[in-house]
Amino acid sequence: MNYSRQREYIKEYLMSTKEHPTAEVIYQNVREEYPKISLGTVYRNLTLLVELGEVKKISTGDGTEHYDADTSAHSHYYCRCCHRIMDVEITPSVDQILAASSTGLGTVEQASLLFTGVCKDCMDNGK
Amino acid sequence: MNYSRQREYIKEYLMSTKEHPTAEVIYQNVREEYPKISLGTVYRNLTLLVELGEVKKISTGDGTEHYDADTSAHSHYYCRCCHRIMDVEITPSVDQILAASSTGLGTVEQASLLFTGVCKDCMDNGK
DNA sequence: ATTATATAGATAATCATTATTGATTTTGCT
DNA sequence: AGCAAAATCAATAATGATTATCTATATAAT
Repeated sequence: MNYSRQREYIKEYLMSTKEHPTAEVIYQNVREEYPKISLGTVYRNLTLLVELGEVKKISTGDGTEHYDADTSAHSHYYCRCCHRIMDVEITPSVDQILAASSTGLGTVEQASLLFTGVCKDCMDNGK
Repeated sequence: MNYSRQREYIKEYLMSTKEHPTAEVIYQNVREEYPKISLGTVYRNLTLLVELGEVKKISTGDGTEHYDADTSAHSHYYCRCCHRIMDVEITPSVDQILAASSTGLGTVEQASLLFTGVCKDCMDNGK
């Protein structure tokens, strides 16, 4: 695989933010540095980065995928109102992963824990 | 909310299967009983059933949502090859849920644990 | 049974994502 | 440095999943 500054910058941007942006949001931000970049390039490179394991894709069921360059073991809190994702310093336990592995279903490459609810901000603004 | 036999049957079908079908698969199956039903009706009712808490939506990031009428506490194993979902009798621990609640991020309505890998069938068929 | 409202069915529209294509950039070699 | 081959880009078209719209039908209450 060849080097690409666009891909480099996409990852840089992802590492610089605590948000868990969608491809569209990433596109808007990367555009400030590379005004000519196209949305397809963002998608292509996000897919590559995910395959390389440098970025994680977070699926919440809200219709778009979110991305996170923090690959350390942590989980996410998803607000079903504002669709934001926050980090939670909780991880699937070793026991849980071992238990899943020993079911014999197949390899366990990833274990992810997602909490869903309504965040404080949304509750304060009545919802 | 009014009663609807179509909605009733969608739930019946979902309860009758161990698969975790997509809207499209549900549509194909419900069509055998209600040949005139339309895909939009399936989506509309799935959304309603999820809102009622009678059905759960499972997001794997494979491009389509899967549905499950088994609302008991359990987790899922997702094969990234064949895109099938299997049940795993492991649940997020009370400790994990309490810990998530006590972060103060917001309410915790749901905690879901997803294991991803390559299932046995796919490995046997070399992939 | 009549009437009001919710849902169905058909279809069009939208939105996210992927594929295609020709131009440009990067790499590896001399 | 200069050049050919391969990879990536930008632009855009295509696809696929999901949602919205609109008229007809089914449901529920009187």
